[in-house]
Amino acid sequence: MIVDGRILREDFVPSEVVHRHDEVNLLSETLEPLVSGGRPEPSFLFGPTGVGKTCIARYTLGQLREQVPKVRIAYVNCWQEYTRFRVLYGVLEAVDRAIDVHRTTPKDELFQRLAGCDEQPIVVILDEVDQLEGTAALYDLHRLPHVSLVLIANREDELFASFDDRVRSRLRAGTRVRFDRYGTDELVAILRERTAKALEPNVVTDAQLERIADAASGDARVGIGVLRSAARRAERERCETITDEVLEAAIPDARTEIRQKTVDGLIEHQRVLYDVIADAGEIEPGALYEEYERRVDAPKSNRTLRNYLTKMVHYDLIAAVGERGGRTYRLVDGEDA
DNA sequence: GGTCCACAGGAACGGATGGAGT
DNA sequence: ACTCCATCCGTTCCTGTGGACC
Repeated sequence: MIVDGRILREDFVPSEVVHRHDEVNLLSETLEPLVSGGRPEPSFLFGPTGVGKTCIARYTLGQLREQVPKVRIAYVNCWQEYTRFRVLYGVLEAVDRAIDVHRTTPKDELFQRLAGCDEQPIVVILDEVDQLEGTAALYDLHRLPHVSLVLIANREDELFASFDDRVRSRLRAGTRVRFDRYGTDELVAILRERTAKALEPNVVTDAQLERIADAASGDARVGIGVLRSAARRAERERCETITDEVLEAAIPDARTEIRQKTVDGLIEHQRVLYDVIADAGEIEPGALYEEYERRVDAPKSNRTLRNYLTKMVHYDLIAAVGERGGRTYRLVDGEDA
């Protein structure tokens, strides 16, 4: 059934893009100065999840590298690497200068080291850049003349709101590439492309691809996830083709899989908070703290709980409804707005 | 208006951690 | 083996703010 599983992985970058030609062109135009040894303006890729921002960034830079092989590319996902240290480390790693850097290496030394490797231009892709804590890393990177930035985030206004003035004014000039949700047809085309390479022929019908695209509501990550999970299921059940039953069973899989992965990563106390919120549906802070203390032997201080909660909001597991005063917490519903 | 309460989130502190240098 | 150093995590303390009630 599955011929090449890599193609159904989340981080797979296709050799041809099915849609998004305009976006690719705009991004490569912005990066064009690198061809003649210049420095491009920073570029921004904005759009909701699963619309191909990361994929297009990697694809376009892959193309660029074929033209200008000396360009180094550093991809850093700020979701995981959200401190100044980790971002700088990630970039150093990508240019092979991370040897004997360790936890206790001063951050300024990382910066100096990066400043030192200026014989080749470096393009730094910062994915989920809105998850970065503080703007020190951005400021550092932008200061280096041999570093160009490609920044990926969901919403422009939120991203810029999180910048301090210094960084905001410096990055204002960059090029914006905006991504809209895929239409069902576009998503079907993407899925068909992946299916052709990843699976044996004729194991999935066009109608089924449409069903997947529909269930994924414009999110290619979910769509590909459903396809992957359906193929695995079919294989496990030794089906010749993906049956409709298998497919329907795979749809909830893909949505919960992503969440389950994050929930598993929570430490015990965060997990308790999560469960309390899940049980209550929607809960006020006071009641939440109280119930948490009831369920746990050695409760953490409630300042710590607030740290946990912000972190979980950050992970998109829970949502805080309302700013301040009358705020409640609830789980994030599967469908996003 | 004023006062009080509940809560969010910043700042500063201190202990634990773990690699480096001795 | 031991000290130094920077970071991480949880804590305490504190400030700011919205809502309820007078």
